[in-house]
Amino acid sequence: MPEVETVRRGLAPSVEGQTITRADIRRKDLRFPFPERFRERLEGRVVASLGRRAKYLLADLDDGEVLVMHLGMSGSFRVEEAQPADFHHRRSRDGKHDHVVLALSNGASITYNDPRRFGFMTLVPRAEIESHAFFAELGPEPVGNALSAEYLVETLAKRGSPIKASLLDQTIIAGLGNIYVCEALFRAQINPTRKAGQLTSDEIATLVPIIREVIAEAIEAGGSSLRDHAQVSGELGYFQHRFKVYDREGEPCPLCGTGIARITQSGRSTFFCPTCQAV
DNA sequence: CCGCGATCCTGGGGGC
DNA sequence: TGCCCCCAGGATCGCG
Repeated sequence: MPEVETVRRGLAPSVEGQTITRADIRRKDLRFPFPERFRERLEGRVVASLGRRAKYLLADLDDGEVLVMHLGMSGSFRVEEAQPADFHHRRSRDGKHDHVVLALSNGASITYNDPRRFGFMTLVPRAEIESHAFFAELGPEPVGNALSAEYLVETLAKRGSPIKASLLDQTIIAGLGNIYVCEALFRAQINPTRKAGQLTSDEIATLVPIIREVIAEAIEAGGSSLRDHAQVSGELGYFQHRFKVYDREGEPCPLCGTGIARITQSGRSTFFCPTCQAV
């Protein structure tokens, strides 16, 4: 989610208030087929605002539709600002996995690139957003007041799955990804294999502000650039330099020196300190 | 109803 | 150099 918020902040100044003058849709699908008449429904529309819910980007269009976008694992946007006509030949060449290019009335263009094509774009009427399958079951956002300790205590109480899996569940908290769950559990010194329902209220009360803090720090750092993610300018995020455990298998724990462990939970890698996060 | 493994897809890195 | 296997910021589906 910090990566998505970074993309939103990078795109917003270039797209908000602009008309989409041309939509170049270069294939028929990403993860899902593009909607019917996708190009026609985008061209001529004004982007009123660019928002975010969980890991979805939401471009509010002036005809009552919302362009819903998800970056999946490898999606990225880049912005090319307006160039003088005679500088045309210097514009960056099309990348191999550039799937959608939107030209805007201010002369900028935004390009969606996604090698793995786990991302998607679709159009949903504004009035149906809340009830749409993408959004209806989402839990609270991890920053701000939406996520409370009382809520999380109550929600986790019924859970028999490991706390790691529970925090990745978007219906419990909307927007936490693998990196940030690992980092938050480390900071809270909670073992990722413990059953969610067996955490104490005190542990959960400790965890909630830590989740907010990790996410806020990561947004401020422009997200984490491991392989694909970059800001829309092409600059990398730098939160990866602040990882204490994620992607650090075998390296010493910054608190106690024990080697960081990697295990697999629900098919995803979990990194943790076996000493600081002992069961 | 739950929890988990398989799955979609391409590319990068390490071992041999 | 090349091949093969493993791994990846996500989320859904179908199974037991």
